[in-house]
Amino acid sequence: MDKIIMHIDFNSFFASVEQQANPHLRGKAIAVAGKAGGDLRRSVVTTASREAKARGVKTAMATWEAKKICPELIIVPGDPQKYAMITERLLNVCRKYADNVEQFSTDEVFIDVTLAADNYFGASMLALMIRRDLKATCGSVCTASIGVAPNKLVAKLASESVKPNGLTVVRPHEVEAFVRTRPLADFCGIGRQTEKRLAELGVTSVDTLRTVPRARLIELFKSYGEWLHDASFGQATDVLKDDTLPAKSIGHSYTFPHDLQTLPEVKKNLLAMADKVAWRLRQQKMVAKRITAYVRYGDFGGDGSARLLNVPVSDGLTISQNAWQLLAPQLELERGVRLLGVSVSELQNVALPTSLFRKEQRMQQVVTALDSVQTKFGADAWRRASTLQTSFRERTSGWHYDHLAMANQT
DNA sequence: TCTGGGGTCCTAGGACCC
DNA sequence: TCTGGGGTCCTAGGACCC
Repeated sequence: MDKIIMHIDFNSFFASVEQQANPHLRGKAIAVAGKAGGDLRRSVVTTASREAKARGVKTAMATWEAKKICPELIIVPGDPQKYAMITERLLNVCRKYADNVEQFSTDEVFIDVTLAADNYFGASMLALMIRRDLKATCGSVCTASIGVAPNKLVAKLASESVKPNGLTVVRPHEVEAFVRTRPLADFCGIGRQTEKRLAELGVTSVDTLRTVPRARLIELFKSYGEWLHDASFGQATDVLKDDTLPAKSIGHSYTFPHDLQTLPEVKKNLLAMADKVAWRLRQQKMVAKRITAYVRYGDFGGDGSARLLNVPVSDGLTISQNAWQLLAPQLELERGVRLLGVSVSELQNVALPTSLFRKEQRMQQVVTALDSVQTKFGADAWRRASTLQTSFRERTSGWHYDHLAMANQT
């Protein structure tokens, strides 16, 4: 039986949430970039409000560039907790109406409404109800575009085809014709590289893609070629993912206000990031067997490295020590360290075996105690003394932030 | 005064074993 | 002692998404 899949996409999500929270920002060109306390000079726009988009401000644009084309742009630091709260509301609304819900990102969900809607007319009614419900629970500034189709690929194309506040329903017999009208770059799965490669083959539209024999696409793109061929006809075997499954990797990376020049700075920052990773790991009651550390230099070249451990770990010190050992031998300090990243994967949902050694027992007790402090008082409740100087510098160098904080209050 | 931060998935190629 | 081939595991790297 054919499925009925709905894709719901908040419009300008982070920016809308900020405008909802602060009436003074409504109707204005705003951009969410960076985070509170961070240095915005080296940030890019995460989300632009509708008004900012109209002035040409785009996602991933450097903030200084955005400011140049739109001088009145108000830059607001990101507030992940606020967005997570609204995402949770979105999910709760969806769960009321759907058989199955997949959170695709902070501001997008796929829901399977095959049974709940029964048919496409029912699905349209359901979409309108969901939209009304979202408005009531998330605020009137937060609008969503909705697409309904037989699969995820087309549902997402549909929701993207009308913004903001659109509702686009593509019934099975309309799929082929609808897909034909969409630009290749709009397909979730065709990125810049693929678009370029296709263009080199003379393929610049769905129509031209359809003329390339399936076998030829497979020859050129392997299994991805099969997907491309099917996608050009709006066919996909995509199924909703079970989003109750735990994450497969947890990581943090950070671009420094100024490139780091010394080993102690690198080491200290790795530890601070490893602590953040470890904290999230323990929150999810997981341990990691693989540790990855990566660096990006001032000239934008980078290098990463991974390590598989014998014993799963979940404490920041061990993670940072491994990250350091991975990175140190290949570090080229003279290039200036622009970004550092620490990530863990091969996660397991098992409890750490209780250590027999007293020293390690003590360490576990300390970690447990610190976790309870953090649970109670938040992520910044404690810091290792060795990372304190960095945190002080982070706070005091944020002149943009002071400026913005005032902009926020007015 | 360039280019964030959070992820997922796939493939190529080397090492190792039989 | 030399040689070949297949399978599997591991890692690096790249493409994609928001």
